[in-house]
Amino acid sequence: MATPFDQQLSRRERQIMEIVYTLGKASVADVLEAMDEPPSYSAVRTIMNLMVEKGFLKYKGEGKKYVYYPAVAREKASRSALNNVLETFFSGSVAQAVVSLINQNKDKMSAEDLDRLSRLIDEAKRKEEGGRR
Amino acid sequence: MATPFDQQLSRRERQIMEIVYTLGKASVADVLEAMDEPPSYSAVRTIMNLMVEKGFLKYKGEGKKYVYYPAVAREKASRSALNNVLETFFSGSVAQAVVSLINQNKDKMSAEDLDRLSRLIDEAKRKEEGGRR
DNA sequence: GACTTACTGCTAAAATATTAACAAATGCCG
DNA sequence: CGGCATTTGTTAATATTTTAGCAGTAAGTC
Repeated sequence: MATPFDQQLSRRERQIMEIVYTLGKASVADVLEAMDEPPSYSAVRTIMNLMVEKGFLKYKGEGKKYVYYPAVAREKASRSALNNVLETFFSGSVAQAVVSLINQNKDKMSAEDLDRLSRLIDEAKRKEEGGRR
Repeated sequence: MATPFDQQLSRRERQIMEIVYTLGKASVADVLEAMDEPPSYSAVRTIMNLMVEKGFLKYKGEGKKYVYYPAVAREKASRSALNNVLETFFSGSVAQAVVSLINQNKDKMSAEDLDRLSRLIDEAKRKEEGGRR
């Protein structure tokens, strides 16, 4: 992954963070269920509460249980995650990363997706040319 | 970040791993220098040696010192890192991630980059249509 | 209302990760 | 060669993370 927190989160914390982001919101039970090799309910709970204290999660009482949310919006976190991967592996070259992404996943992309990308790129090109002089 | 290891690496290990990937290869001193809030030389060394044992790094003697390399090729690691971000934040939607990347970084991309992407997309489109029947 | 279930709060132990320190070796420079 | 600077080998202490367990409470069910 790679959130702003990345360097601050422990292993389990990261794992849980990813789950919460993926699910959008999650109770302890949800997280537990989503885990591959889950520890006890207690263990998960402790960590999630710690993360609340540290400011990575928020929670809301909902009925008798707590539902946890990421404290930082998904979009913000995703940006920072992408940028981090970019810097680590692609020396900051967006184009290279995009190429890699597309190459790996050509088959998964729909016609609409591709059109959308085309438009986006055309747009960027126009701006580029405009900016030249 | 997000390598195949991601879930296995501790905080410092991750930090060091990123540095090694970014630099391509690195001595203990290099890593130490690249770190934000570095601990002692000893500390870094211990961790790096552990990572060798665990199979995340390799090293070669070079003069009197060791130079460390990632055990897994950058490209492979990058793929897995990207995919992980994808799954966590974009529900596996490549297109969405690509859009986000491009949007954020329009200005950083050169005309060549954009052309390269266009071609790639056109190619994907042809395949898509071809596959239809 | 008594019983069961699914929670929370809190505490404490166990496992891992992180750090530092000291001794020995290696290479370099005058 | 002799001394300096740098690096490794090894060991041990410290800090953090991760886990489990027990007691108490709210909600639902019969």
